[in-house]
Amino acid sequence: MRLTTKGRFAVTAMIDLALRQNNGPVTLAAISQRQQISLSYLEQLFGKLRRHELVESTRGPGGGYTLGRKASEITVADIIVSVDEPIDATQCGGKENCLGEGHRCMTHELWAALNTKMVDFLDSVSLQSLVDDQLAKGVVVENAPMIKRAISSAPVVKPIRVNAPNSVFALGGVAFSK
Amino acid sequence: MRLTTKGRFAVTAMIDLALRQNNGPVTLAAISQRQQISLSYLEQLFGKLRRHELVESTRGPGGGYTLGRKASEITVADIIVSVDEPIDATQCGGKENCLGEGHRCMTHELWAALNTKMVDFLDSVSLQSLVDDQLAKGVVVENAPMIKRAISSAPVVKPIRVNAPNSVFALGGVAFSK
DNA sequence: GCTTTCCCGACTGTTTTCGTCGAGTATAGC
DNA sequence: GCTATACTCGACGAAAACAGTCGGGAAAGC
Ligand code: FES
Ligand code: FES
Repeated sequence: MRLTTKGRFAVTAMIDLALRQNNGPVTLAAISQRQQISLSYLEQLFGKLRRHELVESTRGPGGGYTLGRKASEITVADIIVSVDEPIDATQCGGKENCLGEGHRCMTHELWAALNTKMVDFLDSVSLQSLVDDQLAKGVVVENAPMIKRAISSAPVVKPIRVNAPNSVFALGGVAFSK
Repeated sequence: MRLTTKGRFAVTAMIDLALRQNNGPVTLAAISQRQQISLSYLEQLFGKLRRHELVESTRGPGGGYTLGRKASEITVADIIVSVDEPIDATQCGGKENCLGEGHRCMTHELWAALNTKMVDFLDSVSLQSLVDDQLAKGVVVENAPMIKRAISSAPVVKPIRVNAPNSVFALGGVAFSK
């Protein structure tokens, strides 16, 4: 199985999204700032998530992303499979053909079994349960005022696409290098 | 967690070794030929396995490798950890410090749990059980004649270190390219 | 028409992985 | 001793995977 930062970031971003989507669509720029993930990278990730129908998008001002279905019906496995394509631990990729003809190699069953275990587990964890965990831990969700347009006075920091403060390693706070 | 061909090869090689070690030490050259794994690569792998005391080595003619302890007391997790060092699915590597100070990130627990599942499973499979599987499937172990020295006549194919027939992808039979 | 926001594909730099090579050491048998 | 067998070690290099960027575009709202 493949488990990379792509999958980790995707899960983190989805939690962020699930926590806040009641106030309407959430923009990637906002997620980028909160979670310190590069905006460009998020775009890539959410492109895949959308194609797998885990999220829905709304364009234009006030737009952003929303969950494609209820958080309780999205599992971690769904998310990871969406962004990290193959979730398979075997060498042959499930085709049982490491050897010439229909003969699986000595260890095929072992990897297949491992695979099943992992998928089963990740499939047993729903996005909702992760969200609940966060709420239980007292994460504060700024209940955005839903103001369509503030009387533009304060020079709001515009989220620019280039170079998020530098997404080194952090997933939610102070960034620090490897 | 890291799961690469290194780990797969190591497990395959260990099965081969376990199947045949009753006839005395097994050479890497022999394993290399049977399993189509490059000899040089096997040397690297077995170096690590030896440092982790999973195998023991005997030098000189007639030498080779033997299991370091009973097959029933070696688990797949042991093997993989030996060659693929960190068996950890979290970003922080267990130190719980994706964020600044002692704060674990939103997903730490998730990855840690996954990790535990995987290790538990791999730890529950012993080398002995894999060997039994193979025997049950009718794998033929050439019960080598234990002849110390044949009356050298037939030009025995000497296993040379250079270029195993080309270890493309196969783990035990006809090789074929990716 | 202007801004916001998503959308897409191609691209590049780094890291990891896979596998090789060369030189060396211990042991056994003659 | 000499030689052949085998393991031992470290450095090296090509190739693939990964992480992240960039530029241009298209819908939506005002
Ligand atoms: S891993 Fe599936 S046949 Fe070898
Ligand atoms: S993964 Fe451990 S703190 Fe983030």
